[in-house]
Amino acid sequence: MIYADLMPADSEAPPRPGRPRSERARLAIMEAAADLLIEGGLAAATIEAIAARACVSKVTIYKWWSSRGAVAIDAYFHRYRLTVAFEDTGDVARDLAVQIEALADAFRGRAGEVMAELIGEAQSDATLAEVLRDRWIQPRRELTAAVLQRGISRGQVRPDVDIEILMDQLYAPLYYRLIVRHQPLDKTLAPTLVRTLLDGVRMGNEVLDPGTADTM
Amino acid sequence: MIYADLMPADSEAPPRPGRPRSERARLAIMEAAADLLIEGGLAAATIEAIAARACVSKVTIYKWWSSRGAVAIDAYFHRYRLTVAFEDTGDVARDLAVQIEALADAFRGRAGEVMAELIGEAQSDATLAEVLRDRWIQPRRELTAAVLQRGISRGQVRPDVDIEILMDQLYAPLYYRLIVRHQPLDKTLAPTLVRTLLDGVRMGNEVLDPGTADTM
Amino acid sequence: MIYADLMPADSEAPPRPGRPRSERARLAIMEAAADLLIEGGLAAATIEAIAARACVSKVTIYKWWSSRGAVAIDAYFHRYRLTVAFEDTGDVARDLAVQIEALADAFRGRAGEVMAELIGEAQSDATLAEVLRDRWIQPRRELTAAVLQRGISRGQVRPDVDIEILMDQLYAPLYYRLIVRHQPLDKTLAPTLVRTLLDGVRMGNEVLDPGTADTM
Amino acid sequence: MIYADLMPADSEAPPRPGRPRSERARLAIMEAAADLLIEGGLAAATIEAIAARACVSKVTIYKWWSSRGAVAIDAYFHRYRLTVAFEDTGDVARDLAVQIEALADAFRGRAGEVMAELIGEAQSDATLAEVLRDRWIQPRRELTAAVLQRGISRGQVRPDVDIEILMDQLYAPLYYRLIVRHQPLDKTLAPTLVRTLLDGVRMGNEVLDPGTADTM
DNA sequence: AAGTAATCGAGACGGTACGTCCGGTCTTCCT
DNA sequence: AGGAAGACCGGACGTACCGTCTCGATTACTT
Repeated sequence: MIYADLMPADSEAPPRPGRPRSERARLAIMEAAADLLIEGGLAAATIEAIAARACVSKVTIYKWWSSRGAVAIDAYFHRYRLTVAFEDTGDVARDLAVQIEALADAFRGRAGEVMAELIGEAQSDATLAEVLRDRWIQPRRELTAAVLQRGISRGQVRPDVDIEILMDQLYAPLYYRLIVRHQPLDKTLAPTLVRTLLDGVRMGNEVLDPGTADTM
Repeated sequence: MIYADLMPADSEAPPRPGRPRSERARLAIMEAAADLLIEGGLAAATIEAIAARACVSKVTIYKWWSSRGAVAIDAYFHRYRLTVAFEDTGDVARDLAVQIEALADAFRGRAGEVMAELIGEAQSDATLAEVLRDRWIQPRRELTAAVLQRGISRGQVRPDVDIEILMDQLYAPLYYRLIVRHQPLDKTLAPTLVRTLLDGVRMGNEVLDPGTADTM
Repeated sequence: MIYADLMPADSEAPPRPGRPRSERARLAIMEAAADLLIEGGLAAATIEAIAARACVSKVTIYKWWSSRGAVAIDAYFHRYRLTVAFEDTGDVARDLAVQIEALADAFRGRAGEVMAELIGEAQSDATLAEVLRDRWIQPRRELTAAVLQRGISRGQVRPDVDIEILMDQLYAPLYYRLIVRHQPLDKTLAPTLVRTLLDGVRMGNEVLDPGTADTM
Repeated sequence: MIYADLMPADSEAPPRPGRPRSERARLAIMEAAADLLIEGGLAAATIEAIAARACVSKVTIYKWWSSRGAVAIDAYFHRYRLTVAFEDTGDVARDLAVQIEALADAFRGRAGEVMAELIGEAQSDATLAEVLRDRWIQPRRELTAAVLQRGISRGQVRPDVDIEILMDQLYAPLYYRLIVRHQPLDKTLAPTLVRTLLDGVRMGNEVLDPGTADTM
């Protein structure tokens, strides 16, 4: 199993005039914000509370982040240095299920609750929405798109499918359950999603690889 | 085509002592809140702003609603007396697509943006979350479940499917696109979702009813 | 000796709708502000400090006073319910000296230091400047003008004098010394000011009533 | 008429090791501060604004001045290289009136408004207060004291007067009107102050030199 | 020429206070 | 009892300056 760290390494910046940014302050802010997020959710992670806990001035936070949400998402990534699982076993169903289950797993527990709040906040914070799309949603979609493309080129997946919609039908249910909470994110979810999508539900469509769900 | 009004009629209350609740105030609050929601989104629909615009005291609002979100969702339903479309044509694919397209249609335009904000707010307002589930999500799921059950009993859908997951794979992509905004809610979405789910995407699975998308 | 209280009694207001203003809060603000003024001067009497000490919200202060200076001057008057001394002995010199000495006396000690700060603040706070003029400077000038007018009608003072300038030459030195601090506000100041002004300093002008200074 | 420049020439400093102080920076600070003072008053002349306008770092200002007031007063003198007028005509009244009118003249217009603000600020800035006393108030008092002394030695002024109080009665009204703004600093002020003080206002005191006011 | 020492610019930083907004609660009177 | 009016406390907001603190770059005098 291979994991890709999604956090880009900070590129080496040429020395700029003036006092350099305090790494100490940055770290303290990240830790404080992450702690507050976990303890009391997004509502507790006010700029004031973060500043107080990090022993940092509010201005220092505003200097580097545009909104509460922007700090929160960075703190979230800082704490949960989340990785994207990928594997190329030659079996499309298996590869997809692995990726989706990895996300479902991340969504179980506190990290999922906080992510739900972040997604909620993003509905009224365009910056946060963009960061979430670019640093969270897209990387996963790209890996999944690659798996599906491999499936097509190997003749396992029909070439005329709309990959975007396919990925939505794989991933969206996780976010939907995370946010609406009408059903749990249980262990059977990921394989079922994949199998249903691959085989369809029309009567007569045989389940060609009934073992897919079991082997995972 | 048949439409079901989802808003329950206010039940007749037995006459209570004291001054009866002012219907004038209730309506003014709904109208004011709806106007504010549409003009400036949820952020603009503060209790103070609603009270000022409705010429109503803040206490009157707190008396009948528990939170900003509670007023907002009522105002939303008050303004967009949304209905659930259902039809029984005997064709599962068609019936599902009609329902899903009705929702996609409701999500296009301002009503969709506001709904996204309400869903966002629900992540930190349990009352709002509950109302959304009970009055918005569930009614649609029940109708869709009925369609799927009919499909099963007619032998159009395999009886061993997990209906809950199926419905997620049909509806969740709409909410996902509404909230993440990585792809538009275009007209092809609903039929494609249905067809993909029914037929699957595995190579060799023939598209049994290629006309589904065209006829809608 | 007669003292006139300069603080106007609050006129009876007709009952207005809504919760009436809290007298408790008003008093607490006055006391807190006065304490802070005396302990740390105007610089210590920030809105935040006053609010904290009075156990009152900042908004309540802003609601009733327009600036820090406005609160401070009210608190000053609240604490030093200063009175204007006046007497009509028939002796212009004596009456004037009594009034001026009363002011000099008020200016000695902490009250004078605070007044100096208030006057200083008034240079950049038009509201405060106006209040100082209307409630502090003018009442005294009016009483002094009356004394001088009596002096004129009794034939003790030449009728062609400019009363405004005369009053400046009596009062201004007190404020000048209070503010510039180049000389103290000692006991001899008031009678000397009066005598010099009445008799002039030109050689040959006899001091007609050399006892004026001694009898006070 | 003779004018004395009150600004002391910078004394020649012995060459010290290290980079010498930048005259360019000093001048830029003076100009920037003076401009800001005139445009927006003392409130606008913040250290940050001065530094930005002078293209100078804040530290450079703090290095050479202890407070905002200290910069402001230097900038004030830099811009208004004010001089003290003095003349020895043999006529005490005329000499005094000339000096006082010169000050009144300086106080009319923007320079007076700014001076009022500086005096105000000095109430909470001991350094500024000291500079004002030493470089502004005292030089004028010394010249005036000299005139009065000449008057005494010439037999024009009674020798038993308190010169300090006399000078207060001449100058204080100008500052008082500048600061309290209850009356304007008009052209008749200076001669009237002098004449009243010399002759007194007691009935019977003849105006010995009624032409004083007219000839100026 | 190299070293030393002070200054300067840029700008980040902790801190205090600002004036405002909104959420909830309360008090009073009116209907 | 409901409702309108509005005062109140509390908490957080985002901003302005303050005075301090690194930095690296300059600019003289001193070896």
